[in-house]
Amino acid sequence: MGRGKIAIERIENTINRQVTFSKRRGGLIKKARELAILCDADLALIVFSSTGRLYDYASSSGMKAIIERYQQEKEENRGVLNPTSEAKV
Amino acid sequence: MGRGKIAIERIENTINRQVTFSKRRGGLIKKARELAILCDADLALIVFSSTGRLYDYASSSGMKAIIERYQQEKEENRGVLNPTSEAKV
DNA sequence: CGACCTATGTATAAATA
DNA sequence: TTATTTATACATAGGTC
Repeated sequence: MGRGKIAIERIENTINRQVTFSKRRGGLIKKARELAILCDADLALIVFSSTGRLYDYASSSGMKAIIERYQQEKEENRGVLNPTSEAKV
Repeated sequence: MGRGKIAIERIENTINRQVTFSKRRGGLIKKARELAILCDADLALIVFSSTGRLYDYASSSGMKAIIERYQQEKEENRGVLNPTSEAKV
């Protein structure tokens, strides 16, 4: 997008990389929020920039609850090859 | 986008909501992956659909490591009002 | 460094298969 | 219900301030 097309590979220029990070981070969080609202999904996003700063977003139930739900889900599916039994719609 | 414009609010039609969820989930994960690669960011995304299915993405260091890093960061910042001391660039 | 400006590349809403 | 098509809305690369 934008004035030119770019390849999906690490941006070597530091300034450029940080500018792109700021722009895309905003876009990603916006999309995450939209998905949560439009589709009634429960989601969490954690982002650490290459300089170590943390940015995050979590839908209404909250980051802590989502992480716990994730861990619980992983725990339950341990050893399950086809976890599409009853949840698939 | 698409043929028509939509408001960012819960999509009431179930079929529509699930179709939109599938499309946007894919788009969001793609954007997350691009951000991680382009900007050398470390990120994790956890998504639970309204039907309870789990989808996730984590950059190279892995979900577990990112969640731990997140919790550690939150722990360190407990009580810190302006955590932009040395990390801010 | 963030805010704003556009030309252009992408994502995606609806329709269709 | 999932895949493809197509018209549009949106995201964003590169620039400017």
